[in-house]
Amino acid sequence: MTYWLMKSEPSAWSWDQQVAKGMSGEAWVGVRNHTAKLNMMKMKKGDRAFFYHSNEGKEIVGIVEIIREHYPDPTDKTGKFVCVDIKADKPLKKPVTLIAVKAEKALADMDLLKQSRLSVGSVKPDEWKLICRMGGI
DNA sequence: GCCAACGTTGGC
DNA sequence: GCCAACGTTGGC
Repeated sequence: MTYWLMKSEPSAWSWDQQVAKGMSGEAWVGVRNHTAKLNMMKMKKGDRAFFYHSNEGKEIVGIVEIIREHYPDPTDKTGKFVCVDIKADKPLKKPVTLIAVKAEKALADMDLLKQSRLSVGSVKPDEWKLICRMGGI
């Protein structure tokens, strides 16, 4: 099991919209960055990812599960990029803000902080556990 | 193949 | 609304 963090602007695609999709999930399309693409290609069915709201909120709000491994992004005309399908797993009882992540020394190495523009980053198991605890799970 | 110019993302 | 970081584009 590998852990990930996926960022979305709530105005484009929010956690609430993801939850509304239920078990059928939704394709995570529109990624046009090769580092993010490589991360998506490493994702396995059953992997978990944090769902992060950028710009508005700036907090980790929930956990999603990868339900379909990478395939060509239908919204990409060049055919270079891929997407995965995800479904909402559960919300954090208490969202973990960017401020809280920054305040935690054990999380200083996260892609979220080191590469603020990367929309799909990996999360180490220890980081995952800590954020879950901070989020009340 | 280098690098300047430009566009986009995202925190502040 | 500003600006830093960084990816992409295009001229040479």
